[in-house]
Amino acid sequence: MDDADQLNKNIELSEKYCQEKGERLTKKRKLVLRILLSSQKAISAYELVDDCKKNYGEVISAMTVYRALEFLQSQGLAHRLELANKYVACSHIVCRHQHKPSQFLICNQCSRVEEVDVDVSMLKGLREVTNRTGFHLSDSPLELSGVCNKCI
Amino acid sequence: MDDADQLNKNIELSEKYCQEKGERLTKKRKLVLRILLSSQKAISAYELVDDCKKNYGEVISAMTVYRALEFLQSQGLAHRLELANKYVACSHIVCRHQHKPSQFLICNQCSRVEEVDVDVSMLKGLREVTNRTGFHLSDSPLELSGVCNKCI
DNA sequence: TACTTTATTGTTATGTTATATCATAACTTT
DNA sequence: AAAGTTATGATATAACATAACAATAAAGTA
Repeated sequence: MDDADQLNKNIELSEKYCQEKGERLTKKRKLVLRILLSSQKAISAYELVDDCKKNYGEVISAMTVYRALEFLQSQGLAHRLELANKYVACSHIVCRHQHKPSQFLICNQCSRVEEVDVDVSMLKGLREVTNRTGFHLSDSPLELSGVCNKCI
Repeated sequence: MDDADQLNKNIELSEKYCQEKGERLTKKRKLVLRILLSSQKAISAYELVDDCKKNYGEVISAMTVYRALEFLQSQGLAHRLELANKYVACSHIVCRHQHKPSQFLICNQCSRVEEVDVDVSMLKGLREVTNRTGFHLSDSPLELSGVCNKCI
């Protein structure tokens, strides 16, 4: 299966997934998702606006992109990376989110993102350390800043 | 030693610290540092602008605040929290940075920040996991989002 | 089908965070 | 004091994000 097939499959899956929950993956939302899925890196809301225009001839306002992103996040189809103020498609669409808690490794040079499973014992350790200090880690995934192989 | 004494001591130390390196902790920079040190939580650049005006009668432009923050960070006197887009004074001024690598716990309700020493073995584990994935963690401290005791 | 309700998108304005650029002021060094 | 360097002022603009209300499309119901 090549990349294009994989992309289409992921979109189909997402569509079905939304339908089952009575949610609507509208044309605009689907386009935003398609771009996120096609991107090899995290991209900003305004980059999405530009990309819609440039590669799909679709004019979508920033406002609409933000709304689409909000929807996609609410459905677990996309993530917001707070460290970078950028967005990525969820890498677990294909397995329908049957996966462990994940963390994001974000290349601070090229915005490439790797979504990896967290080692559960490590996560537990982190939680213990933070609880001792009077903090309770949120459920949102860890975001780790670094440099990827290609950029080193 | 009460809080005010501690504050003054930290500023004195910072001043001496800069002098030794041939750097200048100017009036403006000192004011920004003073406000950061006085704050119980992370604050934004624009909150610093307001605070200067309100509590010290000093008009400092956002530009100048950003420049002061840049300077303070370069001297290890302050940190930028990427997760929150806010700033904090370094909690290790008093020990002249003789400390282990640290991580930040950031309350996403009230912006309270705890700067804690990282468990070295855990950090090592994290590095191993990320290296395996082709990433190299940056030296900048981890930032962990959560909720503090007071906000729970 | 026509009507009502709800969800989505359009539009405009504004808020928030951050950097670029060029001029001026203040210190240092000689 | 003059020249060189560093810091700040002033203004503009980029980049990221939300608020508010109008218009339209879709879904539900009589």
